[in-house]
Amino acid sequence: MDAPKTDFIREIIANDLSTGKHATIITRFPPEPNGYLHLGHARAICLNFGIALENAATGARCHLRFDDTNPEKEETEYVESIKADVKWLGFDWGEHLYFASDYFEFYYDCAVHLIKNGLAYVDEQTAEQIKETRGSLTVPGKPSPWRDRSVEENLELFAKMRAGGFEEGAAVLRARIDMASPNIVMRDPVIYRVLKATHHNTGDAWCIYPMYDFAHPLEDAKERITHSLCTLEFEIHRPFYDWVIEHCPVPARPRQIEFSRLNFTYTVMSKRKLLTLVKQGHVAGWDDPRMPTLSGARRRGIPPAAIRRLCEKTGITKYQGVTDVALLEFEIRDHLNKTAPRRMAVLDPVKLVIENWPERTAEEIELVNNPEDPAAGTRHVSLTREVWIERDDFMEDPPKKFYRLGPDRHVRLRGGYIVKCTGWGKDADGRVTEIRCEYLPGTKGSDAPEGVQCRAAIHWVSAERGVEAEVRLYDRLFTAEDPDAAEGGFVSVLNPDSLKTVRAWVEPSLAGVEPEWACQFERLGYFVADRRDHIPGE
RNA sequence: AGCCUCAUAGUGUAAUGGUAACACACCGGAUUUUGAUUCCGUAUUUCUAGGUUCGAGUCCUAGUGAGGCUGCCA
Repeated sequence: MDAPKTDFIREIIANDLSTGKHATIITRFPPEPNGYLHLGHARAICLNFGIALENAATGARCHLRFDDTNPEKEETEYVESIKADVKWLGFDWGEHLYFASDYFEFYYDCAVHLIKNGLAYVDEQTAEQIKETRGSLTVPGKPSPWRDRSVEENLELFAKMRAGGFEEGAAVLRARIDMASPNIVMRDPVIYRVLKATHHNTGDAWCIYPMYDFAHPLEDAKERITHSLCTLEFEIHRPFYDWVIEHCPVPARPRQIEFSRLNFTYTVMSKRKLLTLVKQGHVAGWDDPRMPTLSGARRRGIPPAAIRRLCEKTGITKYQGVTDVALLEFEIRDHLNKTAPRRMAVLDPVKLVIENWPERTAEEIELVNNPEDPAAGTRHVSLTREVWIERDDFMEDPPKKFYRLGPDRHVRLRGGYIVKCTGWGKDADGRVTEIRCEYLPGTKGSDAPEGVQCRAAIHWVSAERGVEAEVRLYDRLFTAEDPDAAEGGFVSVLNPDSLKTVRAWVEPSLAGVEPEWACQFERLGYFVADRRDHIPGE
């Protein structure tokens, strides 16, 4: 529809295709299964899968790969949720589902290759010593006493590591590069460590595991990824990425390109902090509708198309900014406005009695399900003598810009007749208990008669035919624009009103609705987003 | 402090070296049987200083500001 938006990454790709550097494009989305996917991941997902889709004519594709090289942090529960979330967002990896842990033998062979070429050595310093001798931002590092071992000795020791001959921390394999490099990543980075933990995929087959910096370029090369797209914090690691590709026997030469993360105002997006919210019970779980996770968004009723559109609009750059959530909220409203069926509900009810309406008589009123979409059809609701309306749709002493009910004022019962307020009752505390009115016959489906001012249409639910239901209203989880910067920590700025449960009166058609189903609440309108609309096949 | 990266309305982005623009937000108005939607309109922008050029948001130099990097995490 819109003009295809491009960015520096897509430009590089278009160029690589036109110069013949690559015949097709292969990208990958490589999450570590140590938590649920969140809104921030949406950018990487849309970018990688989007590029594959855009270049489908050349046979392009995008792999889903679980980057599971640390057995201590990863769980199967997370791999399942990640798969579900990527699908929900609308993307398909087809046959291309991989695990970094499936290539453990390959990384091992590459490490042996490095050792044989004098480019890696077994270091028996303690973690402490390694840290100290790495130097600092301004001070160059010092070589390890084990740096110049013979190839034979290194080979033997590395085999011993694999065989379980070293305890955790007793030995690591290091790349032999440059302890004086201004880039600390290049000061003989550790590429293998001993971890006697059970891996979710490989069980106890291994007790040594490759580090991300070593494994990732090899994973990419193994899968013949052409463009390895990642976030800015890996920029400093690129020289080592290239070093690994240069010095290992790899079948392809992928290129790493970095882009900025997606951040939102009022939103905490670090997995560790989200896990804290779950563990401390501030939310019901990773998929609580208030969570910024993709599964939370799904339960909240956020259409995946809105998230995709947001990603398209915010684009890809290297500038690390914070996107105003208002941009996301607009896309949600925009999409829901065109697709969500409308229903009437009264959250804080007060009774309205239509005094000139006959007792025990109901009229079936036809309402359109979505004024933006005639194909959505219509439904019927019953109008009776007594209906519930929203308490704040009536004011005893209305100010100038108030268009709803007040003494002698007219308002339309949405989809039905215009009524005129004729009186009201109050209890001892001065609280309005009931409002009385008269309806104007003949005003259903037609404009207000001459001389009658009626500018608003309010929600109503028949007191006899309506249904009382529990409705949950969700609001922002945090009150601070930047929860991370809050003085008492992000937990101190949690919004106590982020979840409100109210007894509301709703149309009978909403009777079976699960409490989690979302209501987009506008001043006088409710969008009801049916979860089933957003989960294909569910 | 050393290295790497970035800098365009309040926010996110766009502009073969050639009149700075779009979306959101904001404010004002019109329409409206959702105070929604829709439609019009107002206001606000190239970090600073030099340089190259007929002409610089774009190229060069310096400065400033922001982010990242001293895990046996990814």
